[in-house]
Amino acid sequence: MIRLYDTALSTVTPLETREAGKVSMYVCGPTVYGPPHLGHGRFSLVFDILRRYLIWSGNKVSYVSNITDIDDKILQRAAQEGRDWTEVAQEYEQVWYSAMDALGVLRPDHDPHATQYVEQMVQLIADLIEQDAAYVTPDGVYLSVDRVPGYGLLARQSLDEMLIGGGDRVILGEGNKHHPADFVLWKFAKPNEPAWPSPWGPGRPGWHTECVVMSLDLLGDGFDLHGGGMDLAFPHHENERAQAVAIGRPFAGHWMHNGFVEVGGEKMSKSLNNFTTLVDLIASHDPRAYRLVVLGSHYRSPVEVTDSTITAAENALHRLDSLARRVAEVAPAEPEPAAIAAFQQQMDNDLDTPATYAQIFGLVTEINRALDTRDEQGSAGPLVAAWRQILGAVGLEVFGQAQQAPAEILALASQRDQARAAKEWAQADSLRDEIHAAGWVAEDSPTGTQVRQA
RNA sequence: GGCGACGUGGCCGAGUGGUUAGGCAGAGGCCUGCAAAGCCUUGCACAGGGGUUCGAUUCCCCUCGUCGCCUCCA
Repeated sequence: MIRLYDTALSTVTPLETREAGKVSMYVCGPTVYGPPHLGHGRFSLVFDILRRYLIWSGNKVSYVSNITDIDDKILQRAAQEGRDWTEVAQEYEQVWYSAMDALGVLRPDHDPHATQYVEQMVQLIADLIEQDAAYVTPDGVYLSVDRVPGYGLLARQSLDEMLIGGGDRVILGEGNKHHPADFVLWKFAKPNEPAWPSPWGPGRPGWHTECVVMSLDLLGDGFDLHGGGMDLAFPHHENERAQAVAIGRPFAGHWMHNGFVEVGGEKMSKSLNNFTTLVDLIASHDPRAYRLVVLGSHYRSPVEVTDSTITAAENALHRLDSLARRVAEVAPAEPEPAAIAAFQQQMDNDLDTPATYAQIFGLVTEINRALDTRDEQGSAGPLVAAWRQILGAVGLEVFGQAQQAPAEILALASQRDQARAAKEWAQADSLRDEIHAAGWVAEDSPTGTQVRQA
């Protein structure tokens, strides 16, 4: 079984699953109040790669990722734009999924929405109050963190240690909370805010409650894997876990967190205004380039994602696509076993995608070399098959079919062939320049000029 | 203040106690009418200072620097 770093244990351990051959995973999804940025893209790609790999390895994967469609930020945006908050949520959910589709991220098996689970959240909060783990204040219902054994597991700090520092920070809701780290489960509605009924008064759920309820509902007690960005470990995941612990339900068996996207060595974030949205990325670059960048770095390391690193990846993609075109006619074969074994071994080692990245390009060189040497063509087949299989397992698409060029480009290409046949090199070269100016690349081949998009 | 991560060649980015990461960019060569694509070759890289060791980029200590979490955040 795959070995993965577990944030709760601070070490790499085998991913133990409840049932052999089945993996249940929950990945915290977006709050839909604006377009997603590159940080959202990274976690989506990391967990998509993991999911695909687990499936490739023969597991049945149940993948749940939520949509937070009620939240202060959504209300804020709606108020700013003078429209209904549900409209805001729906719009950005659509933006989210179209970006995910463009990145080639598989849709979740379930995508629970917070607003669909309010009743169950109210029930959970009632249970917490009954357990004496939560209490009602004038502005909402809070969870008592000191009623939770082991609180601080994911923060890697005890409650006391956490409180010593950060002293100059404003503690939210301080006046009402029993303990500074207590967090809100239910917020009473202010005038003109959306509200759902509850025994304590109309209001809306706090963020940390939805994921506990939805993950346990869809995946059951003690589901296998819970993941998200590094910044969710504390407080979000810590607080989810706290609620489950407080009502005595086994929660996630394994915790996995990915590192940040950085720009100039700093975390990409809204407050630093150094973010790029996925929408912009997809509009200006080949979306596959981002997956390639994610594959090239380890998921727990920070990664620089800038125009120049994305462009470099796009260039690297050309090399892959070139080979895909070249091997389009290579006869199918059984994948080279050694390559597949190496792939599996490195991926099982805490998802070592950088090794796989190097392997993918290593195979490109090997295959090209075999193809350059006519009599070694036989050896290319198994390598090509392995290459394709590995690409598929990590969700990286390559384009072997050159895009059909418009008639005018094809006409130029055929004129060039005539010029070349007549050895009118100047004429041939100027036709090539013309083709290039139109955004296409002309390459010689045994069957004449081939054109592909630049 | 607490906890944690990191500092690798022009850029990105892996990894290891002694032998090639890989990609992008660059240089030379082969191929080509010339190119492109491809192949081959090439770059005295591991923040600084100590220590352990036959040998450290890789282990230990210190210094400097950067970043993250502790507050909404992927």
